[in-house]
Amino acid sequence: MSDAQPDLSHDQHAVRRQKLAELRAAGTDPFRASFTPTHSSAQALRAHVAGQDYTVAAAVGGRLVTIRDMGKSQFVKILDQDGQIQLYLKRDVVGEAAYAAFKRLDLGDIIGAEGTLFVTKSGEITLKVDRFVLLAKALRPLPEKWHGLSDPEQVYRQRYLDVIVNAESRARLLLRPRIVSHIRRFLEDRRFLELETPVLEATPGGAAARPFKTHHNALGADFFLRIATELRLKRMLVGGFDRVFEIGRIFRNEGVSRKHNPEFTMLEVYEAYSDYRGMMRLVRELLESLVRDVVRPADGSLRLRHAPSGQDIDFGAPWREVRYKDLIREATGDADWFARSKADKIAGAERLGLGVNPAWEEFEITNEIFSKRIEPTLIQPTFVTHLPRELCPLAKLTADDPSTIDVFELIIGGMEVAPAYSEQNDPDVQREMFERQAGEERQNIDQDFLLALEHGMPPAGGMGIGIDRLCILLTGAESIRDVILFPQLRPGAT
RNA sequence: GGGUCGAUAGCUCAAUGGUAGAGCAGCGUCCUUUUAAGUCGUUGGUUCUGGGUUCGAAUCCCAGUCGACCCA
Repeated sequence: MSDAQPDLSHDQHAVRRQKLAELRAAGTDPFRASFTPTHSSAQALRAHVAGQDYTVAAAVGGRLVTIRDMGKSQFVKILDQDGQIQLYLKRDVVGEAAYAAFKRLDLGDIIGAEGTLFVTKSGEITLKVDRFVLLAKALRPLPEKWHGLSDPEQVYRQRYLDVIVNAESRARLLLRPRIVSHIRRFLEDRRFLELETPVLEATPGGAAARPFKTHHNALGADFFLRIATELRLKRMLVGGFDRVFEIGRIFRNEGVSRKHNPEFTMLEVYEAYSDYRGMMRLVRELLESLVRDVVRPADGSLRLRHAPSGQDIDFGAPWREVRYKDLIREATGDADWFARSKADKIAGAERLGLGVNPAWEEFEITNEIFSKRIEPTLIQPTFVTHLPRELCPLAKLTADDPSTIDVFELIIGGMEVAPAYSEQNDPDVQREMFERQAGEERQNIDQDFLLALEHGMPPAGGMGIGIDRLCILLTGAESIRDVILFPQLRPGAT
């Protein structure tokens, strides 16, 4: 009768499955238990009354992330959405059988516990446990407790582990919903309506980008995933919805990089009877309030550390406003840049160390200088205004210089954060701009949008903010992947 | 799409052509106020995959998979 059992003590998955089997054999199924917390961890910590230990009762639930077994008593910590709280178990309190059962728990198990709050010798508010219940058995071990999880692939594919063991990831990814929530409240407080417009579109428009294509079977038609929400929202300006916004998922079938994910989130805001200058005030108030009320720098200022440049970005100081053409003249050292020939511009770009494709249009050569040599240097909040008209067909032409448009591009930390326009509402000019941009591909013009404009769209200011990039800025993240829960990766084995 | 770098125990990392190791986690013991708890002992490997070179490959070469960074 001495069948040698294989030693599975090294196989944590097998050990945990064995523990689960034992529990079930004894008549308890952790996955069928129920438990209702009375407090989150943070609420429980706040509920403790100084000097009155063991008087306030609380029930908390969460994942076991620390176990300190001291023989006949244990200190453990559980993690819930709000954070961690320490639990203290004594054999004398919970009883012999329950204490033995507690010792069978593993890091990662999800439990509920009720008891009373007290302060330990070292000053930590702790729940002295009277009763506990296992609510979910973790069959897989957690990553290492001190170094956390650092393999980037596993961080992205198994984000749930990242946020359990990496406090920085957790804080960063918890900040994003608070940022989005603040934006909604900010806009709703100013009478903006949040609209929802289609993701599937017959004609993708509102931006220059390659779309994803899909097919609707019942309609027998190809559709594209939207590349912007602009043209839909403007239709609603025509409809008399004066202040509208959408926080929407946008899809662009382009490269993946530290600043690009194929799907990302864009805020677009439109305000009738306003213009790009109104959008300046709006975006500045929005960003200042986000820094002040959501990020809350520890020193009470409106300064955020910008690691790549080593500077502090000061949202409280005056924001620079400068014309695009002036920045180009400054960067090239050529006051007559815009009067130069294309050959001169190519030579000028090359003097700045930029390789340019001779097939490019002149404005593209100039814009290469802007995006490679100017934009990265604009760390403090900067409104770059009056961009060349070719860069955006949806904005109003500047009254005294029809080669530019009434727009700004807000640059912060060397990154485009928010473009905004005085929206083009002249249907004839809009049609001409579309046709010039579309060239041979006129079938891509959104005729239905032009029809809407002919019904009359009020003058309006509009603005777009890339939420992901905004989160990069506000959280000090290095990559868009750090502010997206599940960034796009190649399908692969987890 | 191109270039560079990487993949070793559940996790974080060593081992630079010659017996694959450590810390944490796990398993077993001691400990009733711990803070990366401490203590004694101990298990654990398809070295990403497939070829090749070699007496011998985690290590060198080729191809592939996945990832990171840079460039387009």
